[in-house]
Amino acid sequence: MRKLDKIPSCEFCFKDNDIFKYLTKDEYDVVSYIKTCNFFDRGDVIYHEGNRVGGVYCVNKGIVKHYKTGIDGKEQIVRFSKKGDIFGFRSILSEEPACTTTKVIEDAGLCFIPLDQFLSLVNNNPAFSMAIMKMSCVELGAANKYILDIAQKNVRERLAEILLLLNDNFGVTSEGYLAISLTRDELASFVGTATESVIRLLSEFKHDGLIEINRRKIKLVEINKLKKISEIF
Amino acid sequence: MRKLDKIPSCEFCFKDNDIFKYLTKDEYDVVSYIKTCNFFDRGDVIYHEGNRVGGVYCVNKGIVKHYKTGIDGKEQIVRFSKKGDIFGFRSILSEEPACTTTKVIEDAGLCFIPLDQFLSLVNNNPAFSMAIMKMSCVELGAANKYILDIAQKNVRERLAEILLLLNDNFGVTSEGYLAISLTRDELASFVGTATESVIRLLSEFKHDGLIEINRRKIKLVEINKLKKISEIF
DNA sequence: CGGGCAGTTGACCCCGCTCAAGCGCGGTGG
DNA sequence: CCACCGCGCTTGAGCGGGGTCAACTGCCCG
Repeated sequence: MRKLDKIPSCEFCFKDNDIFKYLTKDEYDVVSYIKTCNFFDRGDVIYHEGNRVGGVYCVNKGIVKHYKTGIDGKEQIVRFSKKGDIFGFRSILSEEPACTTTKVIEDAGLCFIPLDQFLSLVNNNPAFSMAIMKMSCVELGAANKYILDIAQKNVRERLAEILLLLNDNFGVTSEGYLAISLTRDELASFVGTATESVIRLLSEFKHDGLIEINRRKIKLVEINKLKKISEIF
Repeated sequence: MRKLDKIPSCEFCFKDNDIFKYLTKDEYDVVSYIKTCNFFDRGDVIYHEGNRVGGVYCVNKGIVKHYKTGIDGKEQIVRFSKKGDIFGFRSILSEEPACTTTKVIEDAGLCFIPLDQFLSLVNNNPAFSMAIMKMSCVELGAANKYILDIAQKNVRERLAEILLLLNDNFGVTSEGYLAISLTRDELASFVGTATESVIRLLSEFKHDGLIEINRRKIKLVEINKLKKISEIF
């Protein structure tokens, strides 16, 4: 973690973000004053599963992964957060310790709003509170869907689905590659399978012309065919 | 569904329920006046996955299951609701169609609060709104945990875990049997496996003296051993 | 040049799914 | 009252998806 010389403006968050646009001018000013900002490098851990979370984080830049740790320390990624996303609120609002570890996978700038400040916003601004509620309910719907997927789809179907999900969430670079770059291990942790299985299936997809691979960069070529593979139901 | 001759009092909900105790006297009166109540038999569907939900339900009596439908119509149960629980709010607050089908598994009395009325409570009563938020965030934590379980634990471990979870959530009858009675199929849908696998493992647990089985009734005998089986991590 | 790590490939084998057959109990109708 | 039927449950056999282990490659970096 590195302190920033210059605190980035939160204008982005307040304008385009689904959450902060509901703040009043006064609230905006207070948050802008109170918030702290830091840079983190790939591999930095923001907080560990089981720890209390001291406030809410807003991603200014970069990408973080949220994962749980299981058998033999094997990771299961449940979600990513990118520019404009906020995280940490689940733990605060449920009054539970963090249910995931949050680690940086692409050098990130994170703004931090302390717990008390966040709770005061939630309590005093119904529109803001409603937006947070909506977020957590949308996330809950996604989690339920993923439970079905892991329980009933095979690895091949899930991998196709996750490639499409990454495509939707992160888009592509100017060269057409997925704008999120994951190791085979991370991809496996997200799909919920072994690294070797991901590698074999990526090779198969590549062989079948569904994707192109250039080291860690992946380009989806036949999106419709991938959809067919993933949309068994 | 059968209309009730007599609308049950919501006193229970307002006193003991984690949610409704935050309502003011005025709000209580309005909700009491507006709410409708009906009885449903085992097998009745309250709403289907993909449909809009018109309001929030509060369980007065009985048990319902929430499940998603996957390949070949195979169910995946994600959650149950029992006396005092409310459901339907996820769809309303996320402004999405229902992500699960809700079906009665033990004859149930359900109160219904229309969407507008519910939203007005959420908007005007911060404590109530906070309680709802807490609920959805707790549920989200549970869903994340279950993703890890399904991805990394084997069926034996998951079955042990789910028996313990049913024990915690529903308690036992005076005879010591789990107070929720599920078919083998339903148990399999919740564990996320085939019916035959559940049956084989239940036999094994019984043989090892961990549980007793009497038709559909299950008694947990060696809770600590079951915990050991389920708590691989 | 050598060590280390991500990625890849092959071999093996086991968990758990599927298919099929049989069992037992409760309900229905003759 | 018994015979039959159907559904939920149980058990066995077979097999294949995918996890694990091990060996090898290629690239980066000191």
